[in-house]
Amino acid sequence: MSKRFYITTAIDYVNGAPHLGHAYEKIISDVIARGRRFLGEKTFFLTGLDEHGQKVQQAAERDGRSAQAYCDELAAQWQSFAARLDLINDDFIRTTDERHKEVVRAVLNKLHDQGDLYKKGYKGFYSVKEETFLTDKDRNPDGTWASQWGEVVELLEENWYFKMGQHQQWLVDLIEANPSFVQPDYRRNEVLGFLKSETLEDLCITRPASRLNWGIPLPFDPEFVTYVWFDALTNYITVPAALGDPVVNDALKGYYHPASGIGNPASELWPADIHVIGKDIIKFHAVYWPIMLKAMGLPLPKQILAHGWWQKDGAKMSKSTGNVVDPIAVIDEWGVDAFRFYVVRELAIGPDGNWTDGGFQARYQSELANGLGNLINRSLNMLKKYRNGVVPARANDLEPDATKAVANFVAALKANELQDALVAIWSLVGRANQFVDQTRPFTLAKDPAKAAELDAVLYNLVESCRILAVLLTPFLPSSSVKILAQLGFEQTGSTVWDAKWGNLPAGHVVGEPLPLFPRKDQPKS
RNA sequence: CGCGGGGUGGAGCAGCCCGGUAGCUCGUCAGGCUCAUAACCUGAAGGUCCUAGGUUCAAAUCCUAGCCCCGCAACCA
Repeated sequence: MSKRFYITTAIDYVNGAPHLGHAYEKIISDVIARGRRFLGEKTFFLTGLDEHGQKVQQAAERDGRSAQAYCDELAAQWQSFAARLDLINDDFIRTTDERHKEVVRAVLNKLHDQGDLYKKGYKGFYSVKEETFLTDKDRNPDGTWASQWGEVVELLEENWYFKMGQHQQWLVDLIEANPSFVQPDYRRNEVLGFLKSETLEDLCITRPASRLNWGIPLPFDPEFVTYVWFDALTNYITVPAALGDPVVNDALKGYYHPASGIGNPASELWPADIHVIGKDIIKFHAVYWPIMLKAMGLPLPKQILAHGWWQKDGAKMSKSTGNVVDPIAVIDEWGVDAFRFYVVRELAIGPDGNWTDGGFQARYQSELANGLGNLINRSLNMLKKYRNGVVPARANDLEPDATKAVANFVAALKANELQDALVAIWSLVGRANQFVDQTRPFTLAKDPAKAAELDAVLYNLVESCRILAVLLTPFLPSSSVKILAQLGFEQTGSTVWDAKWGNLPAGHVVGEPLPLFPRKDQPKS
């Protein structure tokens, strides 16, 4: 009934610096969350960190610190990163949180009791250097091991496995019956192709504690720690469980005891509405995760939404070549809204994108500064100059254009077509700028007989600006508030109902116009 | 025979699934305007739609062969 719209990002591996890809995923998730809120839904937006594993363990050892202390420091950086992106995440999950570990243990215990887990020995060739088992694919043509693997030893290792194979057909049927479950469509087809051509093997879900100690020990066999799957993926139900979500708590009954929150409507989260992820981890989310949930007795998320990668100047971004985009540097120079705008406007959710500094600046200049910013500025200036900043009586010449833009915007937002939603907004920007030319308010102002005409033009313009500001709420939240402030409204948290034509009252006095997106012209040489 | 993505006016893309006047943004050029962040508006120029075959009344769009570019793992979203 009152379930909140629950959206997640993938959790990021803590042992690395936040980069453009992380920023992108978080921003599109944030825009979707803000968009739903804008449309009147209650939302819950979760992002967070994956903190266990070998790399963290090793890095902490190198630093001579505890893994937890190491993670705590990095987690602080990630959280401030999220803040710099202007995210409205309701929570921030860390897999080292006690609340997370409790849920993981509950899940493992339940599956163990159900007989979904079993222990099995695996004998194989193991690279000490890379700490991984090798397969025949890793051999040189002559049968020897490549030098990159260092010393290779034959090793017998036991581990716990999760039974997956029996669910394969169920999953195929499910994905075929629910086209929106994996999006975009071409990703869905990839998953189906994989599921139909390969036999699912059971999933190895542990590492021996002797080899990897920075993890969550199996509650029923402490010689092992959980390996990524039942640690990282479960984060999506951890927070709901801890908040007292009835669905998750019911499924874990007997294994998990939440402190409080059950019965509070605000805790109704599961199933998630959207998991936003990168295209590289589709298999985990569209294959492993649904099967894990099925075994837990939980409903599946409504949608896995996979986005593409960013390139820089047509090439893969990599630290070694140095062609990386530092989101924080861009935000420092251009502002967070300009950054949010570019990544959402440049690219639909799905395909790969290409970041170019020139493209960024071009969009900033033409769409934000010359388009939107200048429209607000010229409209307010004219109202100030010709009418002392007092809004005249309502006029409706642009109402059809505005109404259409709002309708297109809402439709796009509901479909998670964020790029198209921005296009809809800018169609009204273009129309309003054209309207100025067609009606020539600056000419009307010279003729006292045309006062009523001028009034009408000014109302149309200022009301269009107000609606634009409202629509920008999910995308450029702080700019939206700034525009409204210039329009004389102390208004935050605008919703779609504020975008109704005519809500601007006659007699209202607007504020001071100030450039929102100052042009940054290259110095002419 | 590794897999995948792609090759469309100067740049970046859409169109291709479901064949039928090649569209968008930026840039360029010309004109208009002057309220505004040297911004805005209007118009124009500019394309062998990678190549060669094929199917078809008709192909950027379907088929075949080939060429070229870009990714393919640990920072990886």
